[in-house]
Amino acid sequence: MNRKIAERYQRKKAILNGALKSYSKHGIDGMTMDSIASDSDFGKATIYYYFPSKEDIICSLMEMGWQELWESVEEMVIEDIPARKKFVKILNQMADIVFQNKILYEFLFTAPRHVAIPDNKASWKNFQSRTYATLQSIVDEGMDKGDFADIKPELFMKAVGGIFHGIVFMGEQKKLEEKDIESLISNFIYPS
Amino acid sequence: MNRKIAERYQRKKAILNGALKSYSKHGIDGMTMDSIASDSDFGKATIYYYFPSKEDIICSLMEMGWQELWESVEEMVIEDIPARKKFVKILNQMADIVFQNKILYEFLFTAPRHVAIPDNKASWKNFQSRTYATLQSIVDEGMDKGDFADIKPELFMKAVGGIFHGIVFMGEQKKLEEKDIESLISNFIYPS
DNA sequence: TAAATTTTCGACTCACCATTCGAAAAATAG
DNA sequence: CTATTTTTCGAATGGTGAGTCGAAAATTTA
Repeated sequence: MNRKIAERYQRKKAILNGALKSYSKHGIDGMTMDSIASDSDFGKATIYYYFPSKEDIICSLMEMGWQELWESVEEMVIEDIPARKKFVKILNQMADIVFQNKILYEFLFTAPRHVAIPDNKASWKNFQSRTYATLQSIVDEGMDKGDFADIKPELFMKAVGGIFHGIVFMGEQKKLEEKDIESLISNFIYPS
Repeated sequence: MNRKIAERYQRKKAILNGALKSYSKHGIDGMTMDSIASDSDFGKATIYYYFPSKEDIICSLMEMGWQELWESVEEMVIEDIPARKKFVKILNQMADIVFQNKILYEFLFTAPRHVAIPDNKASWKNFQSRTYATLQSIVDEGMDKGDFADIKPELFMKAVGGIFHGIVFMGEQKKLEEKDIESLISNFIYPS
């Protein structure tokens, strides 16, 4: 009776992987239900047996990614090190995670711009906002202590978002080099 | 005989404005040909009399925006002032232009992620790449002289792109304040 | 093993949207 | 004023893709 649940879970997982496969093969627009079906080796109607809608598949993927990201941040936030050091460390960590599943995270950063999900269904936003809020609070703390330049925090966070995005999805590189983050974040963020 | 040409031009312009209006009212997905037609007060088939396809409308809008941006950059690039100063000045200028027609530029930065235009039709890319290349060359020059931190230039440009995007589309602000760019760009970009 | 249940599926429906058609106004030319 | 050209239009067309249907196969239960 427990096995059945596990199997069902495995099949959902397989469908999600199929969706990702379809995404990486055909791009977000080519990720149709037919394509997901064939890429996950199920009939289309079977997909609907496991997920009520395409929207739900997308949400599941988003949640998967953001949850992982959040959990990695959560475990670091308690460490008792200086704010700026912690900030860089967490960004590094996040970058590592992204690199381990680049397709998922490319999807995660791309999808929201292409599909509108009603707020009440966007379950991943919990993890997303917790992640941002945590980073924000570290920045706030760092600013108090003069670790960062003194500018509007939201502006700062936007900039960091851009930088992170830039670093992570930069060209051909397979792995993010520590020094890239260091040279960027360190040089950019330290007050002049 | 000249009037007719001018009138035709005006009508194309009106359609383009209708498209923008439709975009701002219903978002990119709601910007259908029917909606463009009704927002520009023409019959749908009339739209096709002036533009061969929806793709062409999008291209025209993109080109309009990028051309304006490029021209503003072009006239500043010859000025004989230090690279870092020039860079900030140009970014300011670009931000001003964006603020004068926020809808167009929101469209300009949004559309490419939603619609795929074949390269040979993406006429605006000329202006776009010239603009980027120019900024890039200013950065390169500045780096030689130690005006900027010493990091990979592409990485740097990506970061700046993120920052610019962040600044320009930040929340509710009606106008970009000079000090915002200054505090961001200046503090961020100057080497520590 | 027979009934009940879970799982699977391709074909069908339905809505949406870009594009085309064919004809009618409106403007211009002779 | 008539013929020609230009401009306008709403109603079809055709393709695409999400979601549904009804039945069949596989599995579990008794």
